[in-house]
Amino acid sequence: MAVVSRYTISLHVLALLAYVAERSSANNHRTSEFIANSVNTNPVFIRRILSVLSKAGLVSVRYGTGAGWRIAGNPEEITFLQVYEAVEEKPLFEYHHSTPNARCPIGAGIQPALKPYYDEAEQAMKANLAKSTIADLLKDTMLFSNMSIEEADRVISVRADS
Amino acid sequence: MAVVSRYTISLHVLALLAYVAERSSANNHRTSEFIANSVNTNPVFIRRILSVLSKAGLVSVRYGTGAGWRIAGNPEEITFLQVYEAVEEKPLFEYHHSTPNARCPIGAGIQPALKPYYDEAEQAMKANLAKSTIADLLKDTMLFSNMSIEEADRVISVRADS
DNA sequence: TCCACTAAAACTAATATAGTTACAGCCAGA
DNA sequence: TCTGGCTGTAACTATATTAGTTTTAGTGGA
Repeated sequence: MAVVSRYTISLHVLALLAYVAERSSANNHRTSEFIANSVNTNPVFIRRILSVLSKAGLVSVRYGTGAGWRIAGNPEEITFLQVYEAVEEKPLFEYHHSTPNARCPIGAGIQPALKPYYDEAEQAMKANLAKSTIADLLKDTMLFSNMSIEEADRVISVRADS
Repeated sequence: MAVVSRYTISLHVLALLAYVAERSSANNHRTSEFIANSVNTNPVFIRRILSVLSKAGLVSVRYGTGAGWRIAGNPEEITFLQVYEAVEEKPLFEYHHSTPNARCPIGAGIQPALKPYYDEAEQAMKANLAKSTIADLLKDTMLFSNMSIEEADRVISVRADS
């Protein structure tokens, strides 16, 4: 299959929080509900992702009045790879679900033989992910988004957007 | 998630059929049951994969007495990438399951902004897959498999192995 | 102390992968 | 031409994973 949508959502969340941090003058924190509204999903799913990103030091949380999340660190230094490694724990290529037949010459050697090929291909992908940052993504996103800065600022400054 | 085990199984099947073609003197064809026994799964699952590989021209089928499958073409010319493209139809990176909020500056532009990054990373992985062939895999597999050529030949020459 | 928010568990729903059963269809060879 | 061994495919089940929902407890700034 594919790298699951959780990774896309993570990049979305970080781009959003990067924009908020860049443009919002007062409180940079946004609630999981606000973020969920942009992503078009539910706040619990967003919190589950934020919790993982938080462990990787990519976002930080604040409690109490005006609580919520903000990006931790510089968007220009957060790479796609950091995000990938934060949310994807398993290797890219799956092996057999049930171990192959050890009495067959192929079954006996196929898994260790595959490993270097799989590792190298995954590494090639990751090396590419390391080349881009959240700041790059945010810049491109704003180019595609047909929205004036004024309108955009209005949207992201409303902490409990509808 | 990950690239699903179907891809691993496909490489396994092709390495096995390449070995059979290389070493078996008489009938090169092997049944889905024989292959399933090496992979340690069921023949129907194997036939489903073989059917896809067949459409890509990587294996061919024979009916009637002594029926079964064999590798089509030269193992030195079948790359990991050809196998990948035969069995994986969807792009590597998934987008949002439900379209993001178009009224948010990030939601409005994130998907087209992500596309070039995703395409490039997938391309980097595929370029790596194009570098190796079934013949390479077979060679490595035999190195890892602690089995004499005589014993291996004995196993792969039994068309309905237990 | 209040209250808006997070944390986490427990559940449901939807989807994808893989395993199983069953049966019709095909064809090389006798 | 008939037979037997195998493929092709559909229908069903089992299992796992992702995502959505509900609920309850916990946090800490003002």
